[in-house]
Amino acid sequence: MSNSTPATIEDVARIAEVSIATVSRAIHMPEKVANSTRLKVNQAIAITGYTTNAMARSLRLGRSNMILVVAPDIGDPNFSNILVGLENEARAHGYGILIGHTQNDAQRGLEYLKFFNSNQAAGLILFTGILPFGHQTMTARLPPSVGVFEPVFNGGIPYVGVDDTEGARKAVDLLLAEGHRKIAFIGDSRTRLAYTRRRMGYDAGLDAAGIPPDTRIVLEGDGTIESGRHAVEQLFMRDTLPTAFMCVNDQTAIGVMVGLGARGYDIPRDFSVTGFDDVPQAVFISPPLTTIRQPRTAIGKQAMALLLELLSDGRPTETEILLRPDLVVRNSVSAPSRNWLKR
Amino acid sequence: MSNSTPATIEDVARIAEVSIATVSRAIHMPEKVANSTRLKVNQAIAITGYTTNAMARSLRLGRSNMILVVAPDIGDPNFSNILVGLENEARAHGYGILIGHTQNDAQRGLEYLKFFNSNQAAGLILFTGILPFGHQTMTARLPPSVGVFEPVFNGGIPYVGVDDTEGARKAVDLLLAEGHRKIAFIGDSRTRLAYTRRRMGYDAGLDAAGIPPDTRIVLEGDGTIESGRHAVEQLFMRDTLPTAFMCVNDQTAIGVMVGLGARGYDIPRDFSVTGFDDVPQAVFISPPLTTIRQPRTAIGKQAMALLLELLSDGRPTETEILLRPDLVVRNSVSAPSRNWLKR
DNA sequence: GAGGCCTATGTAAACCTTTACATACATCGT
DNA sequence: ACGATGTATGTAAAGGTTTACATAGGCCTC
Repeated sequence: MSNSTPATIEDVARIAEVSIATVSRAIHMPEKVANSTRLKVNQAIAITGYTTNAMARSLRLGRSNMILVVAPDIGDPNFSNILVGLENEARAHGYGILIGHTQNDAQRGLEYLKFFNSNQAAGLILFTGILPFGHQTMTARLPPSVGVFEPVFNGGIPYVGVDDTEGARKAVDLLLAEGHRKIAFIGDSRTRLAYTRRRMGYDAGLDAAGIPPDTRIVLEGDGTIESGRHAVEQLFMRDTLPTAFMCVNDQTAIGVMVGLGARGYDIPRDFSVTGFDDVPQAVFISPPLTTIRQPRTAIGKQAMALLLELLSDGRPTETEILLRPDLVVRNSVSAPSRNWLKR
Repeated sequence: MSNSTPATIEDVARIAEVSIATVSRAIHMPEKVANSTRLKVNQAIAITGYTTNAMARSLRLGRSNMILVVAPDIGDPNFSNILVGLENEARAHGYGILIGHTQNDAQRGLEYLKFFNSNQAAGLILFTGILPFGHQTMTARLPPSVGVFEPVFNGGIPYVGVDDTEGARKAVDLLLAEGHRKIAFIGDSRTRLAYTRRRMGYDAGLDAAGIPPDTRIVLEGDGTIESGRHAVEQLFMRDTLPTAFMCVNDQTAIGVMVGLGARGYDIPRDFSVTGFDDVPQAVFISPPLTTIRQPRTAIGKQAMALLLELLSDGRPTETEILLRPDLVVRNSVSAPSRNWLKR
C-alpha cells in the first residue's frame, strides 16, 4: 500500500484475477462488465490504492486533461475570481488547470503554442482580448478555445463575459436619473471590443434620453489609472466640463478621481463618477465607487463549461454567453450640483 | 508542416537519416552526438516543427514537468503576485504550473493527493500554512514541496517568505520613534506561524524600548477584516486604550480602521495604525496604510528555484529562506495626540 | 600489425493505458 | 438439437519517448 512505486492497472488485475482490459473497462465503462467482476475489481482498487496514471492515459488517448489559462497579467485584479470559477468547474469534470501569463510578449505566446503541440493541454482559456501568438496566429492550429472577460478580437472564438453594453447602459441610466445631462465617456477604444461595447451602451442611453450626439464628450483611454488622470487634464483644457464621468473601467475611474482630487474637487459633490468591473479596490477608495459588477466567478464557471462542451461535442451550442451585469451603488454619484447645472 | 497530426521523433529521424535514439540524444545530450549529425537533426526538427510529446516523455521518465500550486483561496490578494514569480521561474526551467485551491476542504486536498499518485505533478508549492491533506497527511507519501508566504505548520517542509519578525520589528520601531508607548498588537495567533513570528517582533521591539510586558495589549485574531473590527470593540470595553494599533496584517488593519472610523475617530490624528503585507488595497484606503511590504514576486521566484533544486538534488541547500521586509510609510501613522498622551 | 579502448550510432525494451478484435460461453428460436 | 445472436472477458497492439546494451569503426600503444 505504502509501496515505493504506485500501483498499476496490472497489479489490480492480478489481485482481482482478471485481465487488465477488464479492469480498464470496469473503471471507464462499468455497464460493460458483470456485476460480480466489477465488485472484485473495485476491491482490488481499494486494496492497492490504484490511481490511473494520467500520463499513460493521455498518451494513449492523444489528449490531456489539462486546460491552459493564459492571461496577459496574472496580477490583474479581475483575474483571481474568474480563476476560482474556472478551477472549480474544471476540477469537477476531472480537468486540471494550468496557468500562464504572456506579459503581452509574443515570444511568450509562442512558447504556449509549443505547449499545445506537445499535447500538454486539451483546451485554452484566453483571458486577453487577443490571441497571444503574434503573427503566427493565422497559420497556427489552435486548440479548442474560449475567451473570457474580454471578447477575442482576431478569430471567431466563443466568448463568455458580462453584457458590456447593458452594463454601460445601467451606469448611464443611473447618471441620467440623477439629473446629469453632460456625461463624459472616458476610455473609448477601437481595439478593445469590451470598451467599444461599453461605449455603445453609453450612446444608447443618451440617445434614449434625447441628448444629441454632438454634445457628448468622449475621450479615448486604455483602461489604466494614468489614462483616467490624463483625461481629466484634457477636459480642463476645454471650455465645457461634464457634470459626470462615466469611466470604461474602475482603473480609469480611480485615475479620474485622483485627477479631480488633485484639483481640489470633491466627489460626488462637484462631479459624479462611475466605473465598471467592481474590482476589489472599488469599495476601499474614497469615496467608494459606484460601478458595474462583473459576475466573475460565474463567468469563469460558464466559460469552463463551454470549453468542456466544445471538447466533447466539437461544436459549442452558443458562441457568446453574456451574463447580466449588476449596478452596485456606492458613494461616487449624486445629483449635479447647482453650480455645474448653470453651465 | 501544417500537417494534421504533429510530427514525432520518428519523422525527424527519417528526415535526418538517423535512428530515433540519435534524435533523442541530439536533443537531450548534445555533446554525445557528432557535430555533423546534430546539424542534420536540428534541420530535420526545423523542417517538421517537431516538439517532443510531453505525455510520452513523462510516462517514460516517470515524472512530469508540472508543479502544483495549492492555495486555500486563489482570491487572496497576496496570491497573484507570488504566482507571477512562481510562474516566471518555473517556465524558465521548462516547468508549467498547475493551480488548485482547497477552500480549506480536506476532501479537496485529498483529490490533489490523488493527483500526485497519478503522476501529474512533480512538485508542490504550498500556499497555505498547513498541509491540505487532512488526517491522511501523516501516511501520505509527499512529493517534493516548498511552503511559501506562510511557514508550513505540520511537517518539515522548506519555506520561503518574508522575515516576519524583522518586519514586525520595523513597524513597532516606527511607532516607537513617533513617540507611542501604548501599542496594541492585534491578531495574535498560536496556530499561524507567521503571526506568531510577527508577535515576536512586536515583543522584541517593546523589550528594547524598555516597555514592561505586563503593560502591553495583545489581542487574538484570525487575520480577517472582521477580526480587526472586533478587536476595536473589545478594546473600548477596557479602561486603557492604546495610542497605536499594530496589526498582524493589512486586512486586520482595515478592520481596525473601519471600527475606529465608525466611532468617529480620525486616523492618524487620534490613533495610529500599521498593517503587514502591503496588499493592493493598502494604497487606496483612507488614509493610505503604513505597512510592511511582502516582496511577493521575489518570494515566488525563490520558492520555485528552491523547489526545482529539490527536484534535481533531492536535498535543498537551505530549509528556510527569509526575505527582507520593507517598511512602506503612508499616512496612517503620526505622533500620539496630546489628548491620548495624558491617559 | 594486433589487441584494446574510445566514440558515435543503432536496436529494442520499457513506461501504462485503451481498445479493436478474437474467443468462449450462454441463451433463444425454430 | 442446432445455428444464430448476444454478453463477458481476454489478447495484443499502439501511442512517443528514453536508455541500457550492442555494434562498429577509428585510433593508440606496444
